[in-house]
Amino acid sequence: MARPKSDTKRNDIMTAAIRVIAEQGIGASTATIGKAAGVSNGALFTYFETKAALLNQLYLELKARMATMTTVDVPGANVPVENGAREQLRLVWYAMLGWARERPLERLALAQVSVSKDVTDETRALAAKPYAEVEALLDRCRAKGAMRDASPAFLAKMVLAMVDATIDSIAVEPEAADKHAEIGFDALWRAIH
Amino acid sequence: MARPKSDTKRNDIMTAAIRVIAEQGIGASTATIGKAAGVSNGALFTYFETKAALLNQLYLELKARMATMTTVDVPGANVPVENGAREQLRLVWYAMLGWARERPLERLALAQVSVSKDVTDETRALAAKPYAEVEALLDRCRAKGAMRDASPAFLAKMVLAMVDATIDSIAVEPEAADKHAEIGFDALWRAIH
DNA sequence: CCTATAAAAGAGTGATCAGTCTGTCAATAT
DNA sequence: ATATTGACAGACTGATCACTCTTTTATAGG
Repeated sequence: MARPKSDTKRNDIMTAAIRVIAEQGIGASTATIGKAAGVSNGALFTYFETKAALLNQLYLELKARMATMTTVDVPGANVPVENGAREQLRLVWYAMLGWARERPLERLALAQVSVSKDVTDETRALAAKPYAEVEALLDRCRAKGAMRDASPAFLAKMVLAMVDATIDSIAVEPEAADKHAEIGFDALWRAIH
Repeated sequence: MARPKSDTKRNDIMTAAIRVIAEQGIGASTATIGKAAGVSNGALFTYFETKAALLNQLYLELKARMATMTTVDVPGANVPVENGAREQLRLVWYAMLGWARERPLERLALAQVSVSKDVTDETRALAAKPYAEVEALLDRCRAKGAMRDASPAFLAKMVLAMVDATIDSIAVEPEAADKHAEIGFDALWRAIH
């Protein structure tokens, strides 16, 4: 098969794209991304057919990375609310805060890519798959509460939004990080339970 | 003073920018916006020095429009929570839902412009001013509750996020609009009270 | 080792962009 | 009425863009 594509090079491009897009937004040029990855202008297009394809892949990658840092400890079992769903959700909550703290560039890049018109509905649907467990957990949390008629998408979106708000609060007042994290989680629990 | 600038033309450009950016995102060209406004390429730049300036003005305008539809009925008086803060917040909640329903293009455009790197922190701070009353109301709502230590920015962001989530739910299931609106508001109240 | 194949580099390409320039025309002040 | 000013249209400009093409080079299979 002649010369194979290099997984590390593909990864370099992704990593560079995350940084460059976090800094400059979606408008960043493929040339800039390529240079940041140490890859020629042309080579970038042997790994991604178009810029739109790159953005779609990036979206999937970022969502997947976030999912692996977030869902790893969530058991899929159908634990009743009384017996630990709250604690499970708390784990997810802190995992997401941890992701945002440890991967700030990924978070910024995801915020940019998420609003891109180049990211298709198909891609968005695909990216939601790794969160099936989290959605199931959210479902269990609200099943008997005041939000029993709300949709899973509503809850998922709210969790993300509340994470964002919490992260912002922590950024403004870092010494109160733990307090904000608890306040945020309690608010989430009150809202959805 | 020779020939004065036309307020209606300036407004045409703004309106066109809202539509074009809602459809195409921030990447939309000034030429496209000008054409949609029925204004020549050059004329656009007599009203806005640069594209960045246009985006900043657009952000201010959109935030202001939303504020006027949202804050008009919120009394600034320091009503105690027990005597109607909940009802005041409910008014704001439905006003925001109304804005989102009646001005979908403005909402889409705002979502795009909000993430633009061209919109400065100064602009963002300025745009927050018309919401002082709403923030004060939110402050009163949470003053004695579990979120008494959270920041106003946190609450404001949460309200917007929950409006977004509610709008999305309504879009998916329009026949249950009223139900979703109530569920969303109750969740908000539980979260922040 | 040799050949086939595809990756890689980077110059090249046409399109498009934000912003400028020039000539024209409309509104205002006198 | 006329002179002055600046809005206006739209051609123009240089930069930049996504993407391609050509040549070179690395690697896999025989």
